[in-house]
Amino acid sequence: MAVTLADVAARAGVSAATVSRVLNGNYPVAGSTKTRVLAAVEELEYVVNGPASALAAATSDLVGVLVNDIADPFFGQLAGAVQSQMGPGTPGGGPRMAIVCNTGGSRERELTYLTLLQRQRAAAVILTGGAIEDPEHIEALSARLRRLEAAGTRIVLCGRPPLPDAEAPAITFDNRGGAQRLTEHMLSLGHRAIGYIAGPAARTTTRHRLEGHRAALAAAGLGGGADRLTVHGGAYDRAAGYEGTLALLDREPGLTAVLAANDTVALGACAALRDRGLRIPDDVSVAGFDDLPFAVDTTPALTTVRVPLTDAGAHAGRLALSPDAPAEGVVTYPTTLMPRASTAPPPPEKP
Amino acid sequence: MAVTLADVAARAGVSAATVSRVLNGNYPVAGSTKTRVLAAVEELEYVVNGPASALAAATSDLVGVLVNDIADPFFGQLAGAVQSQMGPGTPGGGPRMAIVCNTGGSRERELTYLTLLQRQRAAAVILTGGAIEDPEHIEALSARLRRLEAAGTRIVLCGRPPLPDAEAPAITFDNRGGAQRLTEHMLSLGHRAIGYIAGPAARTTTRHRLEGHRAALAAAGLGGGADRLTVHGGAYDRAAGYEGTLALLDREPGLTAVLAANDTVALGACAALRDRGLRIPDDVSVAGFDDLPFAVDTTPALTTVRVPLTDAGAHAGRLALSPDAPAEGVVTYPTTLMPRASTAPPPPEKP
DNA sequence: CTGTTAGCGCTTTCAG
DNA sequence: CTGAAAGCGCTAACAG
Repeated sequence: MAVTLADVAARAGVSAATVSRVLNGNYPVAGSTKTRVLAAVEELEYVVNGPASALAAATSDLVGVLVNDIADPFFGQLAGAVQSQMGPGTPGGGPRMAIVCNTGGSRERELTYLTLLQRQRAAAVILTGGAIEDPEHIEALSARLRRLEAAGTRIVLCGRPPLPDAEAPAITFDNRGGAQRLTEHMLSLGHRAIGYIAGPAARTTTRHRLEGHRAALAAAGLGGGADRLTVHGGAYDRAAGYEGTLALLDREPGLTAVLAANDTVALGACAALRDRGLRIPDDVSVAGFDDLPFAVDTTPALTTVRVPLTDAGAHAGRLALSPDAPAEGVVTYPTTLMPRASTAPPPPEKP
Repeated sequence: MAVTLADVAARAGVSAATVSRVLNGNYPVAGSTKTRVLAAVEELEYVVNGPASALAAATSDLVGVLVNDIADPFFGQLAGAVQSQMGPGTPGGGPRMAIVCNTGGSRERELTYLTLLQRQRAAAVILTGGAIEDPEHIEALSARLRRLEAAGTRIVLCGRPPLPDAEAPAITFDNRGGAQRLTEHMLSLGHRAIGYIAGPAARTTTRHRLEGHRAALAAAGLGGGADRLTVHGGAYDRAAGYEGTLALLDREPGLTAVLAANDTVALGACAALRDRGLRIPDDVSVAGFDDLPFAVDTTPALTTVRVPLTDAGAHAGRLALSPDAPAEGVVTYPTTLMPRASTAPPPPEKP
């Protein structure tokens, strides 16, 4: 049916082995032979049979990228950056293909995808974004990853802390520090009643950002009743911000600032404040996290914390491909406070 | 090394063929045998070797999804919707895996990815988003697609018109109608000096939206000098909107409305207007296209045209998987005008 | 319903 | 530097 290596070999008047060697370029072949083979490939429009070579060589050129939500630009940027490292002419030789898998934040699907990737004999797997902090899930995950590793798949963590057992390099973001600096910024503006809309529970990202926030509060001697002004959104979406803000407002009508788990959540927070007739930042200041592209374009422009997604994603891609990359270790990318117009000093106390 | 079918067979005391049959469930097997096999699979933690079965069966469970820009939520939503159809328990049997390929709008990469997918013997390939209108590229693309088809890969087009030669079902959006209704909306508000920031040149989406816009203008007897108020952005990004708006303003200071190629471009347009000290919609109205999630959260909320990305993506996924889906034909999804606060009647003429 | 027998198309020693 | 031969792990007739 389709044209095979043997067809090319016949056409070029050489053996199949030689064609294979030319195509893989991992073995010396005479220049003239090479030219002849390449010509035959061209003429026959030969395309390698990936499964066949994966089977014979016991490795594939597929790289799995697990994301929590592909429709979220946070992951889109990360995934794009990973892919930028995979074209032809990239570390580790031939063109790799990234398989972007959308877990939707579901533990089960995370595990399922890992099995599916093992089944494809993926060359590497990159797990991105905050990890779920349930011990049971961590155990199940580690087990799957250990099996993948045993099968020769490289594991890279990007945006999440290293795992207890599995040996894999991790790229993390300084979420804690970023959150802390953001809260310090709010405090220095004079805010005292600062609401916090945290991300989904039991996620590393959620916890780290919250810890940074609390650390800043505690350092300012405001640690006491802080929990009263913290709500947990169910997801990293607009609805969480909207509803969280309404809840905070009910709880503390004197609220002067809202810090959101991320930029998308902040958008929802802004909408809720407006619906309540509050002006930003005159009445209430708002800040997000991540500095997604749209943050600079909101009105007022959103104060947030920049997370170097592109750098980190590309780095993860390189770690996944380079055969000689470290098999372990944590690299932490810094985060940067981006003060913009959505935060300002609180309004003067009403008499 | 890894545990194979034969190991499972030995453990269960049956032949490899039987294990295969149990696993694929496409052949009658006695209940007791099945239980025994499944137990062995469990105990040995057996994971099918994808490449091996793809080779033997001459088909794989990989589905390629080509997108122009994975970091753009437009494609993120589309890709997410496609993937939603691929989990276990979806049309066409076993769990498929989507390979999301980021072409970045490059012709060459589009072609390269197609070859890579052919090499993986992908079960299907879904091409999403506007197509490039260069005849030479269309020819090259058709040729690649014909080869893929010949190799048994299903082709599905989503968000782009059918191709001349290749036989593939297409799902399109009524971009023309949406754009026309949007411009009619602006005209009915009283606008006459309407700037248009078109998308990248030589893209079907760009052309269709522009055609709709012009049709509305022409119907209102304003067709004449319309081109003067149309600029082409280099990409579907914020910068295109920002720079395009400044260019339009220079060209026509009396501009009262800006229509952007999509919502992201509209964001840039808003920023430019604000930087020029113009209020939205009091001085200038702005509208986008696509109705991405953030559109409702901008200030003022963005008037736009809703494109049913989720429905279309899921539909494309189903077409790609169902063996009995039509091999040809065009389904057009309607688009809906979403009038919001960013558009209003033009300001009264200055005396 | 189950086992046997051939390959699928490629890579890779091992000889030359 | 090149060819021959032996699988990689699985599926798919074909018998039983």
